[in-house]
Formats: sequence, C-alpha cells, structure tokens
Amino acid sequence: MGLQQTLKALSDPIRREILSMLRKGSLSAGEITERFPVTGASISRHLSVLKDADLIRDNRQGKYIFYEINTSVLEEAMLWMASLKGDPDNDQK
Amino acid sequence: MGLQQTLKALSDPIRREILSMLRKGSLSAGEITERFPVTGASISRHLSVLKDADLIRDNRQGKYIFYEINTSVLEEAMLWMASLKGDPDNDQK
DNA sequence: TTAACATTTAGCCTAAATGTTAAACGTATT
DNA sequence: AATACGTTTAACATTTAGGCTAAATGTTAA
Repeated sequence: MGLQQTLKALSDPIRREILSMLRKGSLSAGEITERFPVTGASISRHLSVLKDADLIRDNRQGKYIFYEINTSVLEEAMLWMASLKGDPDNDQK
Repeated sequence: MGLQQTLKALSDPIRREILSMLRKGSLSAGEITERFPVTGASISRHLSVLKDADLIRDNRQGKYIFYEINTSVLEEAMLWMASLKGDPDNDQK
C-alpha cells in the first residue's frame, strides 16, 4: 500500500472512471464492465489493481461481486500534494 | 495537459522526489541528477515528463538549466480526489 | 573557432502495463 | 451432479515506460 500504489492506480483513466462510477453506489463487476469498451477480463484486472491499492472493497452476494469505493486512502495522496504547495520551512517532512 | 498527464507524471517515485526537492528552491538538472542513482539522461527524461505536465518550469541561465516547481496544476488533481469523497447528489460532475 | 561542460535527444534493451481469448472457479438452480 | 452464469486467472501479444550509452545541441571560455 501507500502513496506509490495509490497514484499508480489513479494514473489509468479507466480506473479513475470506475471510481467515479462507484461514487454513486456499489456496482457489480458486470455492471461496471458494461460501461466500458473492453472485456470483462480487463475490467477484472483493473478492479484488482484498485483493490490492491485499497481504493475499492468487494463483497460477494451470491453469484455477483459488488464493489464499493474506499476514499480513506486518498487522504495520504491529498496531503502529499498539499505539502508540495506549502512552505518547506513551515512544517512537514 | 490535464488530469491524466498530471497523475501519470506523479505515478513515478523519482519524479515525486524531484518535486519534493524543488519545494525548497530551484535546482539545475545536474544538481538534481546528483541526488539519484541514475544517469543524467534518465533524469532529463523525467524532467521532460514533469515539464510536459506543467508541474515544473525551466529557465536557462548560461550553461545551466534551472528547474522550479509549479504547483498550480495540482489543484485539479486535488479537486478531483475531493470530489470522489463527496456526496454525488450534492454538487460536481 | 576549438575545447570543455551541461543538458537533451536518439537508439537500443528489458520490464511492466494493458488488452485479448480461453480455461478455471464459485455460486445458484435444476 | 450437471448446467448456467458471473467473475477471475492464465497465457499470450502488443504497447508503454524507464534505464543505459552514445551522439547531438547549447553555452561559455580560451
């Protein structure tokens, strides 16, 4: 985990779009796949990248696997960006 | 430009470290290179990625080229992340 | 203008990322 | 248990990224 994994996961447009979709509520892998012009296998791998980065969580319900967003991990990335804007004499690492 | 280029540029640890270094003031390409275990040519390419993303600006002074950070472009990335955390019914796209 | 130095660009190589199809897996239904 | 359905995993092809060395470019100084 960590900043590296977070930013890497966010650097792909499909993965960002998936996160945007999940903002409105959880969706199954199939529902997510429907909205992209790539195969389910590709989306599945994108989902696993997002999951490894802890940007999404999954929970199975019967034969469906539902994905939901987890934004807590964005905190670190936002703090890092904010620190870049800040005065280096004042505060953080 | 745009979010894609910004996040792509930020997804590499060397490029992030370069930005952190530049927080404290501008540095020449050579000074930046000294601090990494890779060749000047590699750093030069990293600098061009950061520059294309408008995360840094350069200005030549004699035979040196000095780089400085430009944080304004981080705004968009931070806003995007913030929007992921927000209520989709309330506000933005 | 030649030499020296700082930096970038080009060409090549390897590794990582992304896409595809086909096979495997997990669950529900019959 | 067999089939069907949703999803993931494996194997492979292609593209992209990052590193290196060598050549090119820009600038200063002799």
